[in-house]
Amino acid sequence: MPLTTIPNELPAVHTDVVIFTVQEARLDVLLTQRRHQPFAGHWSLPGGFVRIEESLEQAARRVLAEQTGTRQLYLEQLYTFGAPRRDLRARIISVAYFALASADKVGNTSHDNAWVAWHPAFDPPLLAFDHGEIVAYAIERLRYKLEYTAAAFQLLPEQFTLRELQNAYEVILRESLDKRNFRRKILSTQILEATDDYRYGDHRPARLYRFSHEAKFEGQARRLFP
Amino acid sequence: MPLTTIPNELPAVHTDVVIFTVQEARLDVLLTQRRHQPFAGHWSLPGGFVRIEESLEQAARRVLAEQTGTRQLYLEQLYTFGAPRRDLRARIISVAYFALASADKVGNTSHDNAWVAWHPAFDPPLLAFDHGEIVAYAIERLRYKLEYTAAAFQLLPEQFTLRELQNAYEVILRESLDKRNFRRKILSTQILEATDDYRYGDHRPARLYRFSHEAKFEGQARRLFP
DNA sequence: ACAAAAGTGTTTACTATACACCCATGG
DNA sequence: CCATGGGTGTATAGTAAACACTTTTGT
Repeated sequence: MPLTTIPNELPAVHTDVVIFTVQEARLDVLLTQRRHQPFAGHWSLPGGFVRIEESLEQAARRVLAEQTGTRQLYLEQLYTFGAPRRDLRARIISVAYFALASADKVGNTSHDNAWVAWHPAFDPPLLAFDHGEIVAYAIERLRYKLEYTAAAFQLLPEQFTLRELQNAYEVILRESLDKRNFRRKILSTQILEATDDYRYGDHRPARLYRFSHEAKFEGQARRLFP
Repeated sequence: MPLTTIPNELPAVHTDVVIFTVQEARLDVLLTQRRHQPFAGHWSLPGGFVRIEESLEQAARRVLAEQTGTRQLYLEQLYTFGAPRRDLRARIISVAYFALASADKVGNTSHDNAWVAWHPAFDPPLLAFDHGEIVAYAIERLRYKLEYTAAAFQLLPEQFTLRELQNAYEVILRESLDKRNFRRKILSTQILEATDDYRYGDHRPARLYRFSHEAKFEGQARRLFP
């Protein structure tokens, strides 16, 4: 890896962020509408170029803060997309990130800025560039993630009912789950702690839970093989 | 993502490949010795800059072919490392790849080229740049991979005995497995097919198996949660 | 004949799944 | 007092884990 071999022509490095939330029994993804060609008017992922002095994750967090006003959400690197012709104007490599947010943290961006809005993740509008592929891959990652960790609480507000958490799972996994088994299983992991508060509605109030920061979930997962 | 905002200063995009094999009851990683400063004499991962017209995976495969003479091995993207100071001379972002090879495919590289050799993956020499971190992350990925898929045969020759496969699992997971349970479990997945050949040695010959290309293993994994 | 590795089944413990009723509240 | 969602336990089935002996070959 001698430095002398740095190529003359360099690709640009971009980051795009797939932000999910769950609201009203739907998995949503946050999109921005493009103002310029190509794909003017099309929806696309929030993104921006990585600056020369910032890390990849810093770039993703900066983009999120600038374009959607969100901070302090769950963020992990998703995949790096680098097909030579994914952007026809120039060679642009995109380090995609994957974010989970509670709807209340980002819920008002479409009021502040008409160019940013939530869209149904399973049925998004036609997206610019290869962003459709990126969203599809992010959904796949999200579903895997829920199947071997208890990450769904990242999509909910600070406090939530077990029914809200179960709804998030059902919406993302697209199947209905047994209420008793779900509650037993999620409580047995000890990643949640009960609060003294209740959510009041039309019927019997539901106890609110929160994520327990002490508890470590990683490693509790039993292996599948061999 | 208007094109006009492409920054003046661009990072260089590199790829580094972590190639694993199992031989003589040891997990090995393929390293190249650096000839130039910085880290002259240190070992490092095979790598190279991504060319402007090639995809990321093409770049990784090219690097593998050029530096290690290997083709047609299992390759997947691992992670993109982009800390601003990971290379002190310039901003270099590395898209790391993860490869599995049978020792016989790559076994003679250290003869052809004194600058390339296998090293113990769990106890590698001091590595240049952040390559120690990259190897550690690749090991983690490898172990997860073996725990929920049956990928270990990618580390073995075309045909192999069940004992050799079990050894690969034991070496990577660092625990001993029950022979009967292992055989039952791996055969029940139907990813292997028995051949009519045997491996002859000092004792009773062992039947040789091969990976069954028809069989799809993905999706057979039972979920852990919820 | 014996040393060494290959190969094979069964029993037991545990985990996942299926399933139905009572409880608390608002209207 | 009734409609609605919240909250709880048990029995059964299926999967994982523990465990020991026979077979085959080379020396």
